[in-house]
Amino acid sequence: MTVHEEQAGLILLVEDNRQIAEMVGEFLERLGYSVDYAADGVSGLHLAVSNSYDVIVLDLMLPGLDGLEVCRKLRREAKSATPVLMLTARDTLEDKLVGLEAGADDYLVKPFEVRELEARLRALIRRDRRQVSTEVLTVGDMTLDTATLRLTRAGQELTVSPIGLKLLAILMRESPRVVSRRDIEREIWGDMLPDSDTLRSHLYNLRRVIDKPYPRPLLHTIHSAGYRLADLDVEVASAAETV
Amino acid sequence: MTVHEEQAGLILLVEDNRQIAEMVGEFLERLGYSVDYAADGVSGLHLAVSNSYDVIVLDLMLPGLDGLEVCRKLRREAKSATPVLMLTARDTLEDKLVGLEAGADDYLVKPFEVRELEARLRALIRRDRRQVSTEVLTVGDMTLDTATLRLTRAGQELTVSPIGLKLLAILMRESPRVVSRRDIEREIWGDMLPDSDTLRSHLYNLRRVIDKPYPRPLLHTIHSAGYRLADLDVEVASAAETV
DNA sequence: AGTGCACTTCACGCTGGTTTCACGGAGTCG
DNA sequence: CGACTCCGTGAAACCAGCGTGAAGTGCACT
Repeated sequence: MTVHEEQAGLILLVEDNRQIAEMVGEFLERLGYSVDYAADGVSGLHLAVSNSYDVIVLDLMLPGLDGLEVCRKLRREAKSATPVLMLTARDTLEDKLVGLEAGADDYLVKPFEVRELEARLRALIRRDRRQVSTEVLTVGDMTLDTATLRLTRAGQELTVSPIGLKLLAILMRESPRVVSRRDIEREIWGDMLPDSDTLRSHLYNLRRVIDKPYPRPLLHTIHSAGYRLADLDVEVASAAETV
Repeated sequence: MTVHEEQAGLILLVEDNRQIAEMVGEFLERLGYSVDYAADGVSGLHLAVSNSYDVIVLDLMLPGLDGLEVCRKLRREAKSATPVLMLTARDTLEDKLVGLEAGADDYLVKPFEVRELEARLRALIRRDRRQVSTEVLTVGDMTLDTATLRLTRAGQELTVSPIGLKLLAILMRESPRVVSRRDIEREIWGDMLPDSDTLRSHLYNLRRVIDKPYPRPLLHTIHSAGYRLADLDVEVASAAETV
């Protein structure tokens, strides 16, 4: 329900047909988008690499460097992941496929309605932003993405069993705090806790994966109190700051 | 491809003239539409942003916030693309232009026949749905064009059964994310899920087509969590960049 | 209406990863 | 230096997921 008063988005429009460009540009600006404009592939590519756009609208047929080439260069050479919407006049299947292989995210066949263009642009922007908005837990140099369930430490990907992952997520959420065995057990198993002390095994296995290969351990045992996940040095440093 | 037996449509009617509102509302409801009603611009806008309507019928002249303003705010601030049909009593050219400029999709001059209104609404709803269902999904080197239902990977065209396609579309939309079995099953079958675990068969068949022939699999199983569609190497690469 | 085809659903055995459990060794605190 | 708590490890039990083919179902075409 938070309604930020943010920009609708920053768009790059690359289109040699001045008439179309003007119409589209005006329409989008009226909707609150900021629009940069280029009339040929070379300057379009130049703008694309030097600025950070939310989405790029790219005509397929352009003087000099055509849309496909621009898109390809953008992906391969500039390593840009900016969403690209391709405009194509030719309605052949071939063109669509080629465009998509070049790295375009969507396409629109001319003639099109500006409203439809806007809908597609919004979809692309939304899709792009969604990836950023997932919940990510971080402790020290370790990161857990709760949406994709991918765990990395120091850039390497780690594999942990389901319960191990759940256990880790609990500790990460509580992070600098100490969590008691009881609390962990109740959160993982609820009332049906196992007969024997299996939590320890999981702890052991978890440590083996997330701490063993690294010089600085993150998972610490607090004797007769519980466990804590934290990078000690960082904590000490920030504690010093507060003093 | 949409399985649900959906309603004719959910409509928001914003009209201060009680008599007209009642007549239109009853007429539409008799045709199977669900109709929400607001008598002034402010509450209309409020409803519009908090619900998801198939189309909004907006009177131009309203107490307080008039129709143009509502429409403009809807587009610029709420960034809604919901189709808007404007009702206007004055048949001047200027009003039409201003209305369209504010982001209305169609307009109707009072007095009008309800039958005509219904025809226009239907057209707007149809147009909007087509836009939404038209979407290009890409994961790794695989591309699904939901408009043409063409699926390609590495330039080759693939053939997948209807359910397989739907399954794939779900996974692609959520792409790097893990999707649980439950969620997939509910989205495909709704409440009428099959007795036995047929999802697995579809998964199996899908894999056979989209992954078997290629060296790098896209469809990954996350034990006791669900499934994820993603190109792992690409993800790792982009994760490394952010670090 | 009859037939054929494609898709979906179901049954069943198998594989492999995951969790649990048992037991001895090590660490920590008073 | 005891008593208590926690760690390391491997084997066994368990369960989720896989591969596959056959049976059921609906649709399209004749």
